[in-house]
Amino acid sequence: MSLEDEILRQRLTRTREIEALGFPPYGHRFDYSHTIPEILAQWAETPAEELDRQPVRVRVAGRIQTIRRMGKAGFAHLQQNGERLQIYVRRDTTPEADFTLYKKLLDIGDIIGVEGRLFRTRTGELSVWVEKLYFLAKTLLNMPEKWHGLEDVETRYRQRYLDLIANPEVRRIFITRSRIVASLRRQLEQRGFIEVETPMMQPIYGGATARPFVTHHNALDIDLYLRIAPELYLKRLVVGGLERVYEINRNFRNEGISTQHNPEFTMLEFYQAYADYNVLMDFSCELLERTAVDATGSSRVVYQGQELDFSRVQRYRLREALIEFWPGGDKPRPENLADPDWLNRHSTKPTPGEQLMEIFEEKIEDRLVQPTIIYEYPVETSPLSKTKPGDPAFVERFEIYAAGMEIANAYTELNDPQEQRRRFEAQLELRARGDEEAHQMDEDYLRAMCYGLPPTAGEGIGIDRLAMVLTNSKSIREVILFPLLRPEPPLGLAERLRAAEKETGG
RNA sequence: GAGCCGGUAGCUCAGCAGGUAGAGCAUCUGCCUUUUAAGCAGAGGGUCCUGGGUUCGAGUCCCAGCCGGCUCACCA
Repeated sequence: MSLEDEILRQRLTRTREIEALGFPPYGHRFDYSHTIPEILAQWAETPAEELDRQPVRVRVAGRIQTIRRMGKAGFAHLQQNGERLQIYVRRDTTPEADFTLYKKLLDIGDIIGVEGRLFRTRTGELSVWVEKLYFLAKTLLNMPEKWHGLEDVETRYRQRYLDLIANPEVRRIFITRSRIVASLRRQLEQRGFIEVETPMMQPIYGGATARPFVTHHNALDIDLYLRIAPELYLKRLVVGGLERVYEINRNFRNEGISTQHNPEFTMLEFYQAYADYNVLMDFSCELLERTAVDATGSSRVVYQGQELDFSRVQRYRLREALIEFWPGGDKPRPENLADPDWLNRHSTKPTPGEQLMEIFEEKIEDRLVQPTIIYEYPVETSPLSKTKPGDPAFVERFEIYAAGMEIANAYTELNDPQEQRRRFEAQLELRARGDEEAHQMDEDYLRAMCYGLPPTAGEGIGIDRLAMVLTNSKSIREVILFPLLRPEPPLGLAERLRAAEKETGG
């Protein structure tokens, strides 16, 4: 018999023995007096004599992390909310059944409750002297090892619950991520933005350049696309008079998976009527600094050994950044950036704007380690942005970079329906030439715009990437609880459970 | 999609000169009333990712495949 099946049988047998002792093997409600972190915080400094003189009674619950049994007494560590508290069980100060439960039937990973008083051991560790035990849930499978935790990356992602139990830093990452989202929501709400939800299944996908996932609705017999961006719906709402809206939700892009890309990822998009991209640049700086402080306690965070300072976000025009951050000696001069010969030497793209962007992405992007705003983008690559007055080759758009990654994209929204129609038509030509990612014509969006979209600025912030930067994570999969993986082959677990139940007389 | 690296006990890993498969933790039995990587004595546990091939003999060498990681390409 394999070890796993042997353990399964042992533990099922124990489950019955626990029941025979008078404990429900899967308990019900347990009202604890404190969480383990609360106990550790509240009595961290209390000396042993004071705990003895004025006993503190507590009821706590947790998962057994370690267990050390001696003949007539023993210790265990309970884990709750990422922290652990030691318990002490003695034969002469615990009911007989409770001691038997502790001595014979508990396994690492079981969830129990205890009642008792706080004391300090000889070595000074704050512990609970147990007077009563409660059994709350049995673990039927072996837990990961206690020193190294769980390191196999695939198992960590597939069985994230084990990762969270075994690796406290993983728990911290997701708590930080939650704080980031909470901070962004709070700040937007404070400024009068309202949160909305727009379709994730869309008949026409738009708002970004990407390949979509396709699905089918049976009753209507239509194909729908999982959204690649919420942008066009959010701007319809601005037309409708919801002048400050935001949405935090998933986008889906049917493209490669990498340390910076997951097929579904979380985006904050917000739109502010009567503003332009300059307003959003200032707002973004405040937003990011505040978020960094709320999530990590500081506006300066360390990412892969480098300190990033969110209190001083630098700003460069795209064309300035090309010169400023150019790697190596052949630094371009301002006039080069408008010179077709120079552009052709450095890029194979067909238009000057696309060439500029390609060169930027290739040479500059990964050098933007400090939080940096890059602004004024070529019109060709920005079909939904408003052009710069007096310079129609460029649009009022900016992106924010940090740790060499794009984490935000924003612009003054194009609100002239005729101009928008022409941009869509240009995209259709690209599509006709085989560019699967070119935007589709969205006539309903055009119709909304024909009713009048106020001057508006909008921005999207990639929550996963921001979380990477603020949690010092090298891979996007470290900040997504369940990143997309190829499905596992069948486990056969149901079969094994059934066999074990039969054999142990269930 | 391409290149590099990896897949051995539940977990973390060793084994490479091709010769019957190992350690620590975990598990089981016994002892132990302040331990904490508890300790001591004993025991069990393996489709060495899969399938072919070379060989008297393959965890080890060769080929193909599967799964994963990293880098690159596309993208946010």
